[in-house]
Amino acid sequence: MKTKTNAKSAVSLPLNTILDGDCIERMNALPAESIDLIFADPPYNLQLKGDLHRPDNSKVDAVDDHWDQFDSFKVYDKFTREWLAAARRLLKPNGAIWVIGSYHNVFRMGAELQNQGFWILNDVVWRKSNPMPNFRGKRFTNAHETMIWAGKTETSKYTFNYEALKALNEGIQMRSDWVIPICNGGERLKDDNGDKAHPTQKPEALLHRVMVGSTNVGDVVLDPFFGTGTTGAVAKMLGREFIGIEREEAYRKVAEKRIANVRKFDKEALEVSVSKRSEPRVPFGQLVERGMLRPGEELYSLNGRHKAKVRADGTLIGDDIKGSIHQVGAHLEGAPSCNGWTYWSIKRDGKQVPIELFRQQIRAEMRN
Amino acid sequence: MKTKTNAKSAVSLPLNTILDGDCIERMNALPAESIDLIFADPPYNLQLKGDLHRPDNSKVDAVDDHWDQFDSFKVYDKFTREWLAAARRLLKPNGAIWVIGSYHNVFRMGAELQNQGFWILNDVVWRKSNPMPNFRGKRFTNAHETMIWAGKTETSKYTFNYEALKALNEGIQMRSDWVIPICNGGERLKDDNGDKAHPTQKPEALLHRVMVGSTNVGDVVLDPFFGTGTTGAVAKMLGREFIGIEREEAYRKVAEKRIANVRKFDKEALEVSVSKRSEPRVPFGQLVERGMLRPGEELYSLNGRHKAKVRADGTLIGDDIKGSIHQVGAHLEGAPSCNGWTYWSIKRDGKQVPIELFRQQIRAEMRN
DNA sequence: TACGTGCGTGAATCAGACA
DNA sequence: CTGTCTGATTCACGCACGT
Repeated sequence: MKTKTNAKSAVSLPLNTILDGDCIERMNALPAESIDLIFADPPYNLQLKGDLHRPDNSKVDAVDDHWDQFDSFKVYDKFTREWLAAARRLLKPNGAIWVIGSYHNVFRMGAELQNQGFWILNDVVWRKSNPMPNFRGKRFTNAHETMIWAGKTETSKYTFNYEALKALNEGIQMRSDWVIPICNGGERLKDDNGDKAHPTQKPEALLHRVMVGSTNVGDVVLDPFFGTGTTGAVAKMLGREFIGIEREEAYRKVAEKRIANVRKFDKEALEVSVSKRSEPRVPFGQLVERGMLRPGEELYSLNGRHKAKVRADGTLIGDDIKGSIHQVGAHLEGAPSCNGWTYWSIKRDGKQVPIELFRQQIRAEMRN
Repeated sequence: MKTKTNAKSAVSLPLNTILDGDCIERMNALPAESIDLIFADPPYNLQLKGDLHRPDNSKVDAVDDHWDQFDSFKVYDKFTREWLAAARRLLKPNGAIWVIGSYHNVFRMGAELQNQGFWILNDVVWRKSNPMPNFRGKRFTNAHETMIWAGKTETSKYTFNYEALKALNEGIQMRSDWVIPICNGGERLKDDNGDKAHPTQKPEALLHRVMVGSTNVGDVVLDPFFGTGTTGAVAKMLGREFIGIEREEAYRKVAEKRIANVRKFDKEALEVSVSKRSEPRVPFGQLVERGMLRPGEELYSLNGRHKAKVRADGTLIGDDIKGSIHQVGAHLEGAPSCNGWTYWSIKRDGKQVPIELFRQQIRAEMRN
């Protein structure tokens, strides 16, 4: 078993294992601020007539419908409050959580997330391409489920691999509605009788997008309602570490076997497109220091309307303004801000050369 | 003014009028159990901090109206509790309600609906075909809003025109996700300055589907946050009766004028919102997410001369180039462009399988 | 008249490093 | 912690205008 030691508590994490027992107790026994991402698909089996089974297994008294309904919400809210609080304690300050649910429980989860100080980043709709039809014709086909993505706090610097998701979507930024088929066919796990091993197995495609988008390689992902281990399987494929918690032995067994058969993708395949933001910063002054630009040379604006002179300290001087490439550009355009790197060019051999090219040259040298 | 007398209270309803003032007080002054359907688009309680600019430096005209400002969740919850209770009193025993919101407020509304004994029938996702992008690349494009449809009680015999909706959807059962454009163009109401008359005007297509689906001709529809009167306009077109409540005089004036110009049974309005038939775009990344291709697998070019490896984000990596299936294909062929779908194949059981086949498979699923 | 181009804009909880 | 400064970031439409 691979473990990670948490700096704060010096307690090791049971990485890539499935813990048994009650998820709240199990979470409370793990070190605080040790988890990068939590993915949670909690049970929402209330309001189902006939077999009313509460999350805490308490007995439901035979009483009138209204009281019963109110009581079951109360019990469900308590359960939600407790597992979310336990989850929140585990998250690193910059950690985030995904929860998934349907209209039976997702409003209660969303409200409680907000109450506890999580900061909702998006609600994401999983739009099922092959939902179960509504057989009675009394309602709309229930063709989606809702996920909520939230940072631990309002100021958490959550992970969002914008460029990778954009690449997944053929160059267009990823939207909050995802079209993904429900889990069936070969991916759907069966028990020894050939019946489905779990009633609500989530598709790996869903978890793939969640993890590519909101974790990095090596991150620790916790799933407190592990079921048959979709979270663990995808985490392993993608080079993330997982911790699962699952109460039912039958599910744990299926999940263990499933994950053992998963192969991790090649290192090269796991590299994803990265944002320009993660490139090292290059001060404009370096272009002057390195002699790429000479003090006194003139820069021309993108639209050709403005020019400014380079000074020895890497600032510019225009007709009525001195300052950085960004400040001068913003002032000349009357804009709130300006990216000087893409705004200014210089004339070389009669041609306009964007200064951005010089920056890229310096960055290429830095990588060597 | 057309009025209807309520059997129970013998008080007449102010049909097809817009009431001013506070919606809670106004609702409390109307007779109990007199309304068939309520459609409510309350303030979302957006919590916007600073200004937001587009990449071209233009400023986003944010919803910063006073009516959307609340001091805390506690204050917002009290507001929600009170207007929902007032609304519930007005509904006939078999009445129903629709509410619409975003992740800022919809979880709190949904939980309160359940707490008050409303019975949720569906949550319906309005998938915007043309949402505002996420300009900073920090989150998913917020491309949908959520509506909740609920009966007054668990046993309410709510109206659901199954066949009409099926007909609207080309003979296929209507799903819980509706693709409808945001309201702009000629439908978007302007004030005397040519600015939008209301920051959050809803499209008539949305209300059209709501009313066709969950009311009958002659039903009374109440909208306590009437705004510029989309609910009233569509109700009139479809031969339903409406009651609007709106606090802002400017909105009431626009709504009055708008509704006066509406003709009943406008044929054009009945035809909106039927889905367009064009082949949907399939991002190559979906083949990876869905496990049809495995990150690290190799693709082979049409002519067999080149190969490239698939990465987890749906981009390819070749000998000296990374990018989309199209970009890498074009680079390897020295061509200005390349259709990666027809260019690349994969080896399966010793045979070359064009990736185009996988795309066709996904499209077939999407047509369901 | 038909078509192509450019511009405006939409319910948005939209930055991060460094001093 | 606060203030300052760098510099990254957009998709689908409708409409006006020009050829």
